[in-house]
Amino acid sequence: MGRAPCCDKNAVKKGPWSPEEDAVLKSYIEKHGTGNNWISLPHRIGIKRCGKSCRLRWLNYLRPNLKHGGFTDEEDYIICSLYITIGSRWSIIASQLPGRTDNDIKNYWNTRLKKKLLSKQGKAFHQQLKVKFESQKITSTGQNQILMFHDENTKSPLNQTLYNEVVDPSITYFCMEDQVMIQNPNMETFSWEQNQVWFGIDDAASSSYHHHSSPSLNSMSSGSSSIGTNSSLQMSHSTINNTDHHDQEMLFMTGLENLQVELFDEIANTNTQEIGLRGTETLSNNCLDHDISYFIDYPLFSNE
DNA sequence: AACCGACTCAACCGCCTGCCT
DNA sequence: TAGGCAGGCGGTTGAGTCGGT
Repeated sequence: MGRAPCCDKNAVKKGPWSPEEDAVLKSYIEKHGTGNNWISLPHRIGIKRCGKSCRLRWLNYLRPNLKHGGFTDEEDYIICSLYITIGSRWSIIASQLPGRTDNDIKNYWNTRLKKKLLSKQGKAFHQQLKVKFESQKITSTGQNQILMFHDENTKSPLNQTLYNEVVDPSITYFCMEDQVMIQNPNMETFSWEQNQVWFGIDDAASSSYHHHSSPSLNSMSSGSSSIGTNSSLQMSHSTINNTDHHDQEMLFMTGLENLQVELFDEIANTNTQEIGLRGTETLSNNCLDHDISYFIDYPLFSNE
């Protein structure tokens, strides 16, 4: 038995909103609010629209102080950095960019930002985003953590600024040895130390994480398929709770390899650029260090 | 001027979550 | 505790627009 529809689809209007509908909805919400019930709202104001449609129209278009288009370089940087860090969690990314909606950011990423990263301009931009990927088993505190990205641009204070800017005012900081923990209710627990982001792994975070895309760079091509959104990094999360060190490592590597395969397939299917591997793998201090520039660098660089 | 493919983005769809009873 | 429901979210679609031929 399927889920009951939220409204009678035959009785509601679909498609673009008219100025009259906009005016009615905007006027009502500004005067009375939504009444905490979007489903009944269209009946109250007398328009033949689905409640969800009203909500979307208000949030994405009618609500005050919205910005459309004209993304700045700083916003680009924040979007890219957060995308790399937390994946396609557009609502969280939008929450860090006042006046921007998740839909806008999603569209911007899918239609422009990915291509920008592929361009020459993106090459310079990418220098700021150059990342490494490391897995760390058990920290000195005994907390399971995974170090997801390591920015190599150590000379610039930009990242410090970024992470100070993007977290909610409600976040709390506390020092733990030489690192600063950041707790953001919207995100899994993560910590910041210079040029590194640590995600705490616990059952809640892990299970929550599985409902979202992995924090990998998504497809850099303009095709409709996506790569690397599910396999490897999710696997690293799902296995980090296990106590068997070797198994974790094997599963993690399997996932990483799956991601590479997906990426190279994507590249092979969409363009003729040279495919090359650049990367290193070292094992030291109980920390498996993968320089993933070979699957991050490649699609960001154009051979032109 | 007409055609066509690429691109943009508003809107929709359907799944998941959390709240309420 | 279970089921129903509304809200929230990310993925996808498709109409409109643009630019090249």
